[in-house]
Amino acid sequence: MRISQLAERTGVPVHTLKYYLREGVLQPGTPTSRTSADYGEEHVERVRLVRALVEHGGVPVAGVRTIVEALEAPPPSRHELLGTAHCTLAGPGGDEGPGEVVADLLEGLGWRVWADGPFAAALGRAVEAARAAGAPLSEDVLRRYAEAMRAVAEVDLDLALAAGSPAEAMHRVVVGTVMVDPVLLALRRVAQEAASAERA
Amino acid sequence: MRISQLAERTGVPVHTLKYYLREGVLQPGTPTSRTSADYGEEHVERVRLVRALVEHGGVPVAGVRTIVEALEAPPPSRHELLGTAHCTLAGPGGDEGPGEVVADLLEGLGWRVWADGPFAAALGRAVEAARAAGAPLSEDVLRRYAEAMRAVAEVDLDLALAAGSPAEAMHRVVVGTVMVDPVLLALRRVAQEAASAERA
DNA sequence: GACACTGGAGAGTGCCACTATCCATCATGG
DNA sequence: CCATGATGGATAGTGGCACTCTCCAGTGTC
Repeated sequence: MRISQLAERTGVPVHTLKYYLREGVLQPGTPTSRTSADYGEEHVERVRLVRALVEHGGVPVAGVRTIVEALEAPPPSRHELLGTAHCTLAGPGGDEGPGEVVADLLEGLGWRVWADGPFAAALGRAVEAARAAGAPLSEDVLRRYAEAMRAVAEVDLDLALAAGSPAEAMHRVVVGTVMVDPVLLALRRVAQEAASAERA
Repeated sequence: MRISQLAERTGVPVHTLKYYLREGVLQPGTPTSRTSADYGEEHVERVRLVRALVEHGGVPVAGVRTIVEALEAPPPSRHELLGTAHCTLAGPGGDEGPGEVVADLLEGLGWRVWADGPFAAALGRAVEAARAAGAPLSEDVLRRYAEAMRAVAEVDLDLALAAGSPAEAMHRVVVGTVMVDPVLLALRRVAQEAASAERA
């Protein structure tokens, strides 16, 4: 299929597809001549993935590139898969520690996590920002939130481990992480309505 | 306190404070002459709130204005409070229905929610986008996610109802919704690491 | 051989959160 | 009493980002 047909199939303008090719988030087609290339179903899927990540996931195009590069690289062992995916998604964030609050929380929960990793640090920053804005995030509240998100993570792991191949598992972790986030946040609001109605 | 002192206290440049005044997200100080005004502690707190919402919450400045307007308006009754806060936070989103998947899900869970509200619609859109990107979101998976977020919502409700005044409850709902979202997402990633380590 | 289409590259657009400039008006010190 | 400097107010400029447009020479197609 030619680029104009790819544009028609995906609903994305040709100009934007060229832009994606330039930015390296869409793999080039197999050239059929010096001025034309052939695109297949994998390109259609890639375009859908890019649009989903950029539009609904809020990922910048440069971030999409590192993600698709990780998806194309030979998949790591099942144990390293999650770490690799997380490092890809977190990007080269700051390397400061998680902060005392988060360290205490993780120890209290007994979670065996990478305490100096990018997400523990991100958690510390998010907690600090929320508290600076006036949110009453006591240690007990954080623990209850953490236990609820642990249940979410169990579902995530079930989905990833049910994948047929390591490559598919990687894809599921990345897409599931980025694209399911908005689903969870929307569920939170709807659940608030339900809980409020039930208590009334 | 003068605007330069407010800038010093909050670490925000004077130019930016003027910009916030123009955009209506920072309330004007009490004028002491035609070329000076007096700012108090409530302005310091407001600036912190605005910075938190814009920087860490990803809320556009125009959205911050509707939020602070809702916070300044006379607080609604306790039963309407959540709905008012949600409508403020959701903005004038599309008014299409939630979609069949979400309607089935909510009915299966037995949640009494505003099925035509903005968040049910947002949930439908998020689920569609995630599926378009290739996430395997079966109805069963959605139900498990929903139950976990229900636990989160119970914590949210506890926090809001523990507020001393309706105005404080409103503040807690808004800040808790916007600023706790990143905390939850960070917790999800950390919980994934913990769950993965435990299963290894 | 006319014409549309292709890949490639540079420059322009629109949005947004600032950020800088300019100016008349006070506020204060010498 | 006037020079200096901060203030509020308005206008315009900046930088980042995701496109989007324009141009080009080289095909494929009729």
